[in-house]
Amino acid sequence: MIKTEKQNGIPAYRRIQQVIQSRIDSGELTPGDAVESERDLARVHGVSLMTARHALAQLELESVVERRPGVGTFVAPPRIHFNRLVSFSEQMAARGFSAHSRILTTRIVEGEYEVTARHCVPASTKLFKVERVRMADKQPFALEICYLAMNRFAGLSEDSLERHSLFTLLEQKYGVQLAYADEEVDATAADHRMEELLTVPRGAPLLRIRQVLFDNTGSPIAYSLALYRSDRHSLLTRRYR
Amino acid sequence: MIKTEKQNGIPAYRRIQQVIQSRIDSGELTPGDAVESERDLARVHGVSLMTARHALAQLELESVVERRPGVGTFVAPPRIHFNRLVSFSEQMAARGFSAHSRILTTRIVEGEYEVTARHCVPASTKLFKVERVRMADKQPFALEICYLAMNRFAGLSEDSLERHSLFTLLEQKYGVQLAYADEEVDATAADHRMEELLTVPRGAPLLRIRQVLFDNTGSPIAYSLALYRSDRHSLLTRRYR
DNA sequence: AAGTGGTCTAGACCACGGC
DNA sequence: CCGTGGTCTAGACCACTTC
Repeated sequence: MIKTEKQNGIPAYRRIQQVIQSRIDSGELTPGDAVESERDLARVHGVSLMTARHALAQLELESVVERRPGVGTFVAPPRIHFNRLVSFSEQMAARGFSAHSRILTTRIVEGEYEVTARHCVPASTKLFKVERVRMADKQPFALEICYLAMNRFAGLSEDSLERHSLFTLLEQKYGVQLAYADEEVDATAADHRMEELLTVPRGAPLLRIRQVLFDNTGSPIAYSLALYRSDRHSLLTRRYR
Repeated sequence: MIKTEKQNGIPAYRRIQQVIQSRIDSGELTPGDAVESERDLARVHGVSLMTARHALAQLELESVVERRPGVGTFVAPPRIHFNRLVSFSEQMAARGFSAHSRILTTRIVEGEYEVTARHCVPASTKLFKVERVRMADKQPFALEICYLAMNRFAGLSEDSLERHSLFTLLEQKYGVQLAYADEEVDATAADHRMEELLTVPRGAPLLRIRQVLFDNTGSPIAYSLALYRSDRHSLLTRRYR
């Protein structure tokens, strides 16, 4: 090979990719716009066709771009993310509600069998247990009971939870990379305590969501059980054949 | 190029891919086993390195194979499909229950506003409406009301539904390629009719799932509203950050 | 006919892992 | 050290779409 001007370790195809990506991000290119052809990219960036091609292939893989044989390569419409894991605060913000929480109790527990089992930890593990009423626009929205392993999240306090969302704490203070959550959903009837906390009539149907949160290594991070007022919340999901 | 023995239109990299895939399917290769290296594949199949590489890259993309730089390429563990769209029959079979349905009514309706709206069709569209009680092991499990556009599914009858699952009918008789379904889930309380049909106590909490089925072109195919006995069913989903 | 993406070659050098 | 995957070249032919 003759030369490559700068060899700062980052592959040529990635550089080309980034150039195109940034032009999309900046709004210079919008969905439907044509991207330079493989040959143009190869010429402009001084690389071989295969390399330019690799860049476009990669972008297509990421759904950034669509390729139509015999026609060209075009900026893809922004893809909508289904089954996205969002925090309560994010959920409310998306709907235009103000969100906050009222902490009922925080305790350290151990031996709650159902919880440790779902958490995939020994039954003797000490867990930080928080009960919160989730409020949307000052109205009670859900009752949530959340468990976190003490050994992993030392220093967690009622105080820190008052001031930050759990997701923010996990991601920023503890450097957890949240990856996914498994949820089990069913319906239940409000008992006396829930009637009061959620201000619903006796026996009102509630949407119950049990959630196990996992980080990017596949380790369980937290378990939560939430009871949603069914008149104020429904869950959306997409399933694929 | 010197020659390629058979040029039956199918690309070399696909052929190589298929060879490897079939060896996995047959059980000759199991998860963790090493796949031939790029160089071996190139030599054996008489193609260039880039082509052999393409085959492996494609298999990696499909999560069939994992590549570890400096080490080799290995058969990936079978991936579990989350948020999978399955029919009631398939769901029950997976749990080891026998499933069948009792058809309550079949009618042709039009102008049910909520339904046509979710179905994304004009309010005047004639819809085939079926009410069924879903049974698992002879016990009532759910009440389902399903709507299908008459113009698209002419010839649909109570009789055909008695004998086949709706998914089977759509996929086999009507050649529909089911792609995904959007579901909205909440909780409701059993009314008098549901109490009888589902044999649950007065006001029992039920899991309500409204589902819109889409084909591979993104067109809505069917809308259904199902009420599940919450003591017998819960819904599982995975969400991604 | 000109341009596009899709496939393919026959080499090359690199970084990395395991022995 | 050798083999692996990762990157890359400088060409080539094909099928396809658009004009």
